[in-house]
Amino acid sequence: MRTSEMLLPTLKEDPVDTVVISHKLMLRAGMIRQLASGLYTWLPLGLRVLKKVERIIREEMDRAGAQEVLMPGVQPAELWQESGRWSQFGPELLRLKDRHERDFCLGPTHEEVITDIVRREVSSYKQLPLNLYQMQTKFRDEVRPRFGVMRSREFIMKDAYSFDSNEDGLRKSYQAMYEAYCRIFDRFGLDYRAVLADSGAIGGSGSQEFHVLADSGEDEIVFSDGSGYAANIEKAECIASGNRNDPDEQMRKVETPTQKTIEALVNDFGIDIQKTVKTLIVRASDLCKADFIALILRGDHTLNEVKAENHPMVASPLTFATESEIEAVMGAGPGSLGPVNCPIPLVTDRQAAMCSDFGAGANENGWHYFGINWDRDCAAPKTADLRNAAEGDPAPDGSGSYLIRRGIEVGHVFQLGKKYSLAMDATVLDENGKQSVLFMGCYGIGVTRIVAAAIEQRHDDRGICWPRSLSPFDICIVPIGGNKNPAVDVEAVRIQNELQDRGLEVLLDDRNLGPGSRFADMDLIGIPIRIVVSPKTLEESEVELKHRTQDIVIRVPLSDILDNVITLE
RNA sequence: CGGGGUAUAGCGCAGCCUGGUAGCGCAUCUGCUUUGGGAGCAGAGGGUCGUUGGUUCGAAUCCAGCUGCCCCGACCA
Repeated sequence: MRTSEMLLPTLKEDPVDTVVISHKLMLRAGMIRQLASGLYTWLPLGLRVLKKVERIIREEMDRAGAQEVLMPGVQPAELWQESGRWSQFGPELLRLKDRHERDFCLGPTHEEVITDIVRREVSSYKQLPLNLYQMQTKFRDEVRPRFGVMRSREFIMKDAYSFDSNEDGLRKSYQAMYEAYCRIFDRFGLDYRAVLADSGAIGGSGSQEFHVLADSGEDEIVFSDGSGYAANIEKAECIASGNRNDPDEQMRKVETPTQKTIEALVNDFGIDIQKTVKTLIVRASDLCKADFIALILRGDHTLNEVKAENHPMVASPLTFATESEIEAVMGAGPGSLGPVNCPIPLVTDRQAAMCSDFGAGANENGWHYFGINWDRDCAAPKTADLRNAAEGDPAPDGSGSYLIRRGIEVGHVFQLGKKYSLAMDATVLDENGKQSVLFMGCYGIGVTRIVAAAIEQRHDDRGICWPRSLSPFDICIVPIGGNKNPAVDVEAVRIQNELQDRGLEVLLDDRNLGPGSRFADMDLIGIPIRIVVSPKTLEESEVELKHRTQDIVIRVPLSDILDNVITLE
């Protein structure tokens, strides 16, 4: 490929209205252009990268025994009504009517369609296990698309769905997908982690996410420095450390007219933040007699909303009490709440339950108690894991302590179980000739998002630094001084042909621009290896070779380019 | 869906306050020169100033509605 013939609209200046690096660099490198909010056109350079991602995924999915299918993007409402999601999904499900006024939606995911095809076409356990996957455009009418293709409305997903006749089979299918995912992400050449995840709204039990590590990631992931334990912060278990000390102090009531926050309490009274607790009031579930329930956390900890919502006594979705509801129920405002004389049920975080001689609100405006001790001053707490993990916390398997990094979620594997198969009556006959409901797994990879995530992880101040496996080209050639010595251009083309004949993808930058412009563009679009041909090097029958991420330039003989290109990888 | 911006040439912006028919840089086109880190000179083309309505002799400029896009929050792969 020659740059002079390619649509490669690179930008010298930073586009405005971009907040993450990948969005900025994808626009500057001429990979994408925005059509409307959350909708992007992939230009030739970007599409080449996208196809690299797709190809690796296809190869590994096929290797793992999955079979590719292609499903409609527009789906009939009936299927969604059957699974119950027509009403569960909010406005992010884009609904439309055809000319006959029949309801359809743009598929945000394809569980219903795949379950429908399998229930129609598979009738015996002998046809299982089965794993079908698709790679295609999906649409979610995101409330707020942002960050370029990182969170767009239309995006490409690879989704695989496994079908087994029993739970054991599901576990095997899941494990096979997990391993395929590890191979896929290894091949991308990105630094990633597989972490335990909350299964969220999609439902199901076992679930792991794959995250590409990047400081700009939207998720916090937690992992042990002493073992392989890794989890999304939503899921990362927090165990109690240490023991509860016996009381040293008497409980005393202290006037705190202006201290409405833990910070103020700590600053104004000089007490240890680990000797304070905070009290949050949320709506209780039907299991609870009261309308509200109090959640207690140590002062320096933060509430994990997913854990709280999953607690049986807490209403889902998690709903915080309003200030007036708090006043009505507790008899005091949010700055003065605590476990002593608390009129509603309490659930205490494991670590907060380890506190002794601690301070908390008195449930009376303007007053706190100090020197509180569980059992003695208020009822022994019902405990639960309610808080977000913090760096340095002990890992639950006792292996070490937690580190926290940021990640971009690019893959998710689920054991769905019978959620859809039961709702949609997807069954087969088992060995005993009885109808048995299928066990499903689903396995997604955000294909378009991978491209952005790769850039987030691999860039420098000059542009993108593609890993070899994702780069739009393997090598670029920049001829310089062809006007002084026509042999330069001849030789550049010859080298291009030679390398292409050996199966490499080569970009020849033959544009009539100064060397500086072309070097800058080649750095920007991130081709891993650059060959410079010039009269100077040609006199000695050599070219220059440079790796995108290394500052050194090496001279290699014309006869020896291929070997050197390979060793530079 | 709440809150806040913003809309003028392909891109980035000025002009608006104080109304008089649009300008700068980059990019593009032509010619000549130029080729080791985003070249020089000379010339040229390109905008119903988001849209609709109002005020006015006259609106990019003042007023109102609508729309797009962006940011912050709640939501998500």
